[in-house]
Amino acid sequence: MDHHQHVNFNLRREIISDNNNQKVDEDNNMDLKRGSWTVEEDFTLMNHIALHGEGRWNSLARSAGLKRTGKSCRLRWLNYLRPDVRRGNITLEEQLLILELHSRWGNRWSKIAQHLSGRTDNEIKNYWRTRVQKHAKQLKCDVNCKQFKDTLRYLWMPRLVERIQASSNSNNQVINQQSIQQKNDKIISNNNIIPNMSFTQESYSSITTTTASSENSIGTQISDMSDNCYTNYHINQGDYGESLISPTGYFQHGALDFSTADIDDNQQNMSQLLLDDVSDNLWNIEDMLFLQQQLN
DNA sequence: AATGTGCACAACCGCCATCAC
DNA sequence: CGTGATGGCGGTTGTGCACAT
Repeated sequence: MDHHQHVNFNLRREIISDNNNQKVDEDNNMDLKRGSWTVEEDFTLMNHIALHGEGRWNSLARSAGLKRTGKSCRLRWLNYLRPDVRRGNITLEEQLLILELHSRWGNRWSKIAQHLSGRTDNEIKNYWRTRVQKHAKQLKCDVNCKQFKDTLRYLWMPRLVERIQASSNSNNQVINQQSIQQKNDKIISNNNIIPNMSFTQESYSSITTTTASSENSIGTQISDMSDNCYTNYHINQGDYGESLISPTGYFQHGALDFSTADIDDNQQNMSQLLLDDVSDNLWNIEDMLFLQQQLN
């Protein structure tokens, strides 16, 4: 089940599990609710924000009649309901950007998220914890240790660059077959949510299912995402300073020069890491053999 | 089929900074 | 200046699913 199906399933689940989720806030308010948001709560919050705007979340929660804390409303809006929030698979370009920015700023999730259009700090944080830290764990080292940072920089990131370039090449062929009008239509359809609109059951359903249908097509995902992310990357590049290496720059700045890489931990763990990573399609046999040669 | 385990994600918590009063 | 409200942020937890056994 992909993520979008998962989201829609969660929405159905929330309807079913409604009325079973009432918990008591032990501090002061006996009516405060916690846990998963129901579809009805989402409607209420979205409509209230559409009519009155966001901000002053505690009073917003009260005036909207939501039995939630202001913080909970704010989080639900920013991480889930906001029209421009983009969910779904983290693209290759986004992965590369996350790795690069994290190496630069550390766990400054919010700051990193500012450079990934539509992505929330929570999503990036989750990505880091579930995907990246997993590999550090497999290596039995801290995510901040030099060995792991080298692995990211000298193996993972170049591999991402290669895959981005490969998909970009194949993508160009697809794009050349599309008319400009088709591309414009797609852009419009992806951005046609009007801030001051009132939400109905249909529009809500549309928001939560549009990305699912579009991203189920690999071709569509590549043509949409890679374009946008490259654009964002290059636009923002100036903000990062000169030391930030652009995707194609990994090859130009000698980042693949393994003779300078201090990869000194035991070969067993590294090989296992690479084997495990096959599931992520980031590594292949050639990489593993190449790395083993460097380690010998 | 039942159970256990890991993963991905949403949501919450606690701390801190800022701002209005 | 003190204080409470508010919002932002990073860390952590809870939950349901997929998959393995």
